[in-house]
Amino acid sequence: MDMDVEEASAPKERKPVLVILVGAPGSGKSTFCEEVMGSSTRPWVRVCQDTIGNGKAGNKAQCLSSATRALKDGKSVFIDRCNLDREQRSEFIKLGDGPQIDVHAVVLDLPAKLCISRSVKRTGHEGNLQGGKAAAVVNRMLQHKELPKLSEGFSRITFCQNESDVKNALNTYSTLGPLDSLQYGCFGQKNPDSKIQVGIMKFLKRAEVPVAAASRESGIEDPTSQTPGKNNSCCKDKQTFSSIPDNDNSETKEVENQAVGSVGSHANQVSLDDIPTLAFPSISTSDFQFNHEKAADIIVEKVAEFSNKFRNARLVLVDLSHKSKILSLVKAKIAGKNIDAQKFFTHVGDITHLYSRGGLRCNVIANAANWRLNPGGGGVNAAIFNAAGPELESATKEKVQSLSPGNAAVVPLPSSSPLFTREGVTHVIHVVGPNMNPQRPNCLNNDYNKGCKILQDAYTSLFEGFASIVRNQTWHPVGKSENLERKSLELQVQSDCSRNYFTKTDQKSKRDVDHGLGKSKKYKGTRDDSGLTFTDSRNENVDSEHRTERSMTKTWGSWAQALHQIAMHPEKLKDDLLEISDDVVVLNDMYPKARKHVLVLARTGGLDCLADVQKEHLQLLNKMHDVGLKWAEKFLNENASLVFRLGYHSAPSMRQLHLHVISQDFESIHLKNKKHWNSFNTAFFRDSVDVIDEISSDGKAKLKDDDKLLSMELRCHRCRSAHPNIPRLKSHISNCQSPFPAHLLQHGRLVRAPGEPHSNVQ
DNA sequence: GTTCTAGAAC
DNA sequence: GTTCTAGAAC
Repeated sequence: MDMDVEEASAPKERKPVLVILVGAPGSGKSTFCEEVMGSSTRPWVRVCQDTIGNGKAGNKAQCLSSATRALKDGKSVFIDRCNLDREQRSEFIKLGDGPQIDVHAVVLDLPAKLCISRSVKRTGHEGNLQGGKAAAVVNRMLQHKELPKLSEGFSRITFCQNESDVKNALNTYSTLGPLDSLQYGCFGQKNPDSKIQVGIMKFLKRAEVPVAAASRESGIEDPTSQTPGKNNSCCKDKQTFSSIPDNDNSETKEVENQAVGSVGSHANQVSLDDIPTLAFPSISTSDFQFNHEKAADIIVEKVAEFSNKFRNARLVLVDLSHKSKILSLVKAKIAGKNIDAQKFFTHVGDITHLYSRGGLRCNVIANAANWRLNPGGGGVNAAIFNAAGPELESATKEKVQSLSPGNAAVVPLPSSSPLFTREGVTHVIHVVGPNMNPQRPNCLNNDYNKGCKILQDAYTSLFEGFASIVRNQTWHPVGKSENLERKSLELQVQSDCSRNYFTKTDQKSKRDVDHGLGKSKKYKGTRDDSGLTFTDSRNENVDSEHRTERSMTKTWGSWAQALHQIAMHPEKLKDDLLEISDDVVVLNDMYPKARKHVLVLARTGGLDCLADVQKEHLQLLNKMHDVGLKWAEKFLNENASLVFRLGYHSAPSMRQLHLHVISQDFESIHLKNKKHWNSFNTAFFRDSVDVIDEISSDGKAKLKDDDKLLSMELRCHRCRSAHPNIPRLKSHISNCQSPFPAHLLQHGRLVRAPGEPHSNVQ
């Protein structure tokens, strides 16, 4: 590599790397750091919790601030602590927010026995973990480990499962010069499939809550958890460990798999997608027999043209085999070009299994299509249509019937497609390239003048199609620092509001719509004097985005906007919604507080909460109630033992009037605190039937929005017995068979299946 | 709305 | 020592 030439023309950025080491005590983390630091030409700082307090053990905050300082100074950083679970890693990952820092994980996933024997033998270890207790600690830690995933926010993960892997990783980092950067992706993981599958299901929030997490939450006491253990303070991770027998490696593995299955409690923390990524096969070089050398030139030319235009997106050329001629040609030709290795790289793997088998998240894949855009033929086209299911075929047909060579068509992939659920692919771009195969239509008979032109056009269309996807998911793509955009991301809004394939910037943009003017606070407390001013326009079903800034009822935090966004633009999330009509949208509550919990969302602009509802909305309230009933009845058909209640929160946390349709089992890990319980089981919850009565008689609904209601003692909603805390309450309600209080049995406040007890009480 | 975490309660 | 809550931050 000719550094001088490159630096002269376009100097590379000095990009610090934040390497989060992941490994049990004895896995060799400190040794790894020392060896790299001993031979690297890059400035490194090792942040070690065991020594950070003037040579003694410190805390996580000290590590974070020390790492922050070092990164600011442009130094690369090793985080030398166990980091075996996602939560422990997450704050360190955040340090890398922004494009200037690459966050890597190096996983020292060595056999438990090896770690233990090293831990037991050593003396003078910084973390004071040595001798006999080490075995128990290491074993316990390994049982709870969660291997890192790219979705946590890493740009590169290197898995080392034996000494030779470690050696390779050492070499990689030791030779990483100050101006170099490493390829993105997962490296070295031997059998990722099963775990990644769990990971992506969580990622897409399709997975059910694992039993382990649910039972823990239910408050049922687990006698095994009471074992009084020896407490060891090794723990950088501040855990305590009980003494457990020495497991051999195979047992450890089994437990580990269970542990991976039980990270459900973290499902809500699952981070977002990686950088928007287009994976594309080489166009025309397979069945269309285009000359590889010429094709490689064109790929390199077009990649060079486009890759640097992307601020935060990457292109990946994919082929099935390491022996791929086109991959080698492109790799060879790209070497002399000034192309950021993170914005373009090659990948060997099946384009339909990039995430599940390769750990490479690509939200967009290109298909080397035929002009009819049908699934026929072989190769990539057949593979993609096959993997994507009939959804892709119908989505394609809706969009475009045929495509001539040199063109591309972007097709959003329905969320029911296996490629979406399994691989996280949100769009397929069909591309038709030039054909040099006389057996296929439109053969150019070796006319490479035309052929090259068409192939260039094909890549241009492809990359522009990809750019348009990135642009559409990013409302303000230009002139805004990625750093700011990423920092402003809120996971919560993400999970409340949207499908997880949205880019980080997407969320920011959504909030910008509501908060871009930054005015909400100005209107705080002006309800009385200006409420009337806007009354007239409140029930317009259009463009509330600026006007409702002035919602007179209260100010809404940035996290409270998700439902409003959905009500205004349901089409953006249509695959995740249960029903859309002109007046309402029905969706599953993102954090259901019972086995069935859906929201019927009004679509009227400016109607933020019950306080906003007036007589003119009566028809809407009736409609919402009817739709809610319809869904309750649907659920009752599936499970007649459920009981439903329909109602509104007196003071909702989320903006945009929504009716809760919630089953009365309250069996949910998301029901976690007093406020959750009391918001559904005190007068704070206003039954839809009562609200409708009040609006029709008084023109307004009674609000019981006193905070005291939400902090009331916890009482069973059936027998009214009091309980000291949420776990005990949940344990009680899981068994309580008492009839519901008389009040609820009247006026149709409870909705039950016909034939169930009390179902006809009015 | 959720997450995080200090410190109260047990 | 562990569990649980409550308040702040987002």
